[in-house]
Amino acid sequence: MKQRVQSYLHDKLGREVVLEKPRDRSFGHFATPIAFSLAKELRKSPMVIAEELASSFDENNEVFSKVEPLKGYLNFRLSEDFLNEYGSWALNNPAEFGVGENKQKILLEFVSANPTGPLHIGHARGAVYGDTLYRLAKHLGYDITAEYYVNDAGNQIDLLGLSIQLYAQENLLNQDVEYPESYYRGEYLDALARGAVEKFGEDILTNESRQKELALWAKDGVMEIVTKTLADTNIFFDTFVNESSLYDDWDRVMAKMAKNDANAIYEKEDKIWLASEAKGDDNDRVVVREDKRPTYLAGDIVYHNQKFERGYDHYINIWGADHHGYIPRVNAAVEYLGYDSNKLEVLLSQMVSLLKDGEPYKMSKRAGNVILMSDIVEEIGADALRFIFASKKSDTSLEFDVESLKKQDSSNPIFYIQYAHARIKTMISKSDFSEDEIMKSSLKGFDEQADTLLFDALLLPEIIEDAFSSRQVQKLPDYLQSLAASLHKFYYDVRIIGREDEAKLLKLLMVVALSIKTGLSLMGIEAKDRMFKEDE
RNA sequence: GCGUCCAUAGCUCAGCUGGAUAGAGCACUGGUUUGCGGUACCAGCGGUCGGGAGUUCGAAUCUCUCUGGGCGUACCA
Repeated sequence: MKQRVQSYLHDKLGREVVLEKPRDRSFGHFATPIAFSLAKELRKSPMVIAEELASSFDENNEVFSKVEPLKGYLNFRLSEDFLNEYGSWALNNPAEFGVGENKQKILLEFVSANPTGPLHIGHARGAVYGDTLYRLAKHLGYDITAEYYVNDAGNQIDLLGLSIQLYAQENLLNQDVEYPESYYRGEYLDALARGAVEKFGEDILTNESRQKELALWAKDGVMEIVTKTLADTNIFFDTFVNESSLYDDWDRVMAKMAKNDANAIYEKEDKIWLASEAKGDDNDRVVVREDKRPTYLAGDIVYHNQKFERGYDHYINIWGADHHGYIPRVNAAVEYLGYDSNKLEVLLSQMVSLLKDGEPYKMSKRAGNVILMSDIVEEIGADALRFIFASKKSDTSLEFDVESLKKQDSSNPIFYIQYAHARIKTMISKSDFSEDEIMKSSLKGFDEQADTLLFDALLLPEIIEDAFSSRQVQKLPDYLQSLAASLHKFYYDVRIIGREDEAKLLKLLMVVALSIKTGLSLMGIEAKDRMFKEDE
């Protein structure tokens, strides 16, 4: 809608026009401060320019019913025909509403938690953020792939094997054991230990030389737990890439970098280094240790090389904020590999803290004392979890109270929005008009309030576009919340059933419902047609 | 120290590439239809946009600086 208005203005005025929301809705649907920016160039006051521009529009053009200058601003009111046509089209083509025509191929990598334990609440944020971006991109037409990078190599996998053994020795075999600082703990070890005995026999729990074997088996079990939790939250991946499968390619990738730039890789102190400092990193980085074991970075270099060789137009990685120092060295490697590091976009998701007894609860990745994502999903539901994480800027640390999301009233935003949708559905089912009859009426002849509601509901496509292109997914829940508020107020102010213009008002509400339903589905939340009280 | 993210109402946060009188929700106070679900609506209270300087017609927004926080600063992942 906005694009159409913008291109119309572009043709009309011969330049790009910035459209914004008017300060006061009674001014019109759109406004532009263009006269201010023209003032200098034309050496006239903004007010005069605005008046001249306004008078250059015809009384009856196809888009606007009114163009009005005010204090240097130019305010536009869309014509009834324009809104009616667009709204009716949306209702007739609900699956097309807000769908874009982007063709870019995007690879989106997110979560990528180590397969050494269940997801915790910190992972949940990146997971929700990534999946919401994914849904938005899909809707906008992008050819996007959701990928999970499984770190199934390196020390943490060895540690998984050791952790299971130690856990089992203490709890299953009743032995005295001493735990190293960094070992993993948690209930999930129990099931893994028992499963291992069943599969391999008891020797697997005590034989140190079988730790690796145990770990490689166990990580698949952990990944099952992880994908189950994600699926419970409506999050799914297209592809999984195992770190362990990449190392065979290391020599070729190293040679590739060396071929592109003779200085990219060098040997010093019996180690192999990446010359990342020359590409903006703080220091050069070790990629192969003295004992020939590659570092984590080596795996990531091979992985990124593989990503680029697979050929996408754009790459997005969602990482925890604690990895931000890692960006320069990966960018350096990408450039040495001969690719454009501008195509790689890293989005950071900041820490999450829950309130517990009034004290901030600090998260730690390795401690046994983590808050599990699956526990929160169980406690407040996937919808509420998704909503809270999608509704805050991902680059700000977030604090939230679990209790407030369990309430069944307007203080709980997800409930408030669902209720708006359910209200509309209830009204339509109560009306004597059939859906066909409602659809045949026109979205015209509304008063100010109804007109504004229609306009707001039709803004969804712009919100989707904006939310994705700015990577600020919280714009969608913000929008849905304010649309729901408008609906509730409208419902309160106007008694619809029994009115003379009942059919077209219901059609208007159908547009609102469509916007809410579409918006929620892009957040991975299903709109409800009915609400039930908790105690029912 | 260096890098990076952040600082807006008592609390949790919006505020789009600078634009009209800085907004929601919660909390608190007071109200509401002889009616479609009161699981709702309205009003009030509440702000030196962390401090300072600069850029310009115009700054919460951009730049610099100071202060205060989170995170990072590994041959861990």
